[in-house]
Amino acid sequence: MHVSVDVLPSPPAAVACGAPLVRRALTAGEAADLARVLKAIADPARLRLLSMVAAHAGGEACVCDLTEPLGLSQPTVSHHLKVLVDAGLLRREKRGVWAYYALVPGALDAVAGVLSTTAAPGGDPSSC
Amino acid sequence: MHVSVDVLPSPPAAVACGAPLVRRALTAGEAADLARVLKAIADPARLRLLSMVAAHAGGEACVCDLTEPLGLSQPTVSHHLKVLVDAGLLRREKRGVWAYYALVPGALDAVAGVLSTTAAPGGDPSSC
DNA sequence: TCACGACATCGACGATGGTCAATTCGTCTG
DNA sequence: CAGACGAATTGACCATCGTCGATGTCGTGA
Repeated sequence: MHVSVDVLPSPPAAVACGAPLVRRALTAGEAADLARVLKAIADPARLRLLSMVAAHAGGEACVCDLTEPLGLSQPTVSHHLKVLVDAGLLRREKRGVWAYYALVPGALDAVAGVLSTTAAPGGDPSSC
Repeated sequence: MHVSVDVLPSPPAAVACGAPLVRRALTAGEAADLARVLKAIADPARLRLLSMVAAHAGGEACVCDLTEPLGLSQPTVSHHLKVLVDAGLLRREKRGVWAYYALVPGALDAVAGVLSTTAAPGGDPSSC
C-alpha cells in the first residue's frame, strides 16, 4: 500500500497563457491552477510585500527591510514570502546572512494577462 | 447604545486605478481593498463562473445554466455569484423567474491593470 | 570555540471560507 | 387561490488560513 502519489505542491504553477478566462469556459483543472496563484496574491500582507519588494532599491529586499514597515512578526513575514515564492511570484536568493527577495519577471503580468478581457499588451512571445 | 456603525460590506470596491502595485509601496488600506476583490476571484468555482458567464451566449447566464456544468449545488452557486456581485465583478438582473448574471464591463480589466507591471493596454480614460 | 544575528520551521490558536441540506422567498400558471 | 419552479437565505460542519511565540539552523565575527 501507500504508493505515495507524490502530489508535489506543484511546480511554479505558470498560470497558463493567453487570456482564456473570458474567451471560453475554464476547465476544473485550469481554474484550480489559476486559483492557486490568485490565492497567493489575495492577501493584504502579501500584496504589500510584492509592492514593497518591487519598489525597493535594486528591485530586491531582505526580510529585515520588510518586517518593520509591514507591522508583522518576522515568522509571519517569512511565511508570506514563502507562499509567494511557492506560487512562482518571488525569487529567493541567499547572500551571506541575508535572504533577498525579488519579483519573478513575467509572473505578475501573466496573471494580469489571463484576467484581462482584451489582448495582451506588450505581447510576450516567449510562451504560447 | 448601539449607534449601528453601519459598516457596509463596502461599495463595489473599485480597486483604485493605474498600476500602483509595482510603482510604489501600497498602503494598508489600498492593499486591503485590492485583496478584497482578489479574494473574490481566487476560487476555482468562482473563476469558472466568471468564465462561463463571459463565454455564454449574450454575455449573460442564469443560475440554472451554471449549476449543472459546475457540479455544485444550487445554494452554493448562488453563494458564489453573490460574492462576485458584492465584489463588483458581476451584475445581477432579475427577469421574471430567472436571475441573469453578466460581467461588469471594466471590472476584470481594472484588476489586471493593477497587477500588470507595464502601462495599461487599451487605456480606459474614464477613470483617473 | 562561542556568542550573536538573520532567517526558517514548528505547534497552537482563533478566524475565515466552501459546501450542503433544509427552508424560505418570489413569480408564473392552472 | 394553490401548486410548481427558480433562486436566495439560513444553519451547521469541516477544512484552510493568518498570526504568534518558541525553537531550530546557518553564517559571521570576537
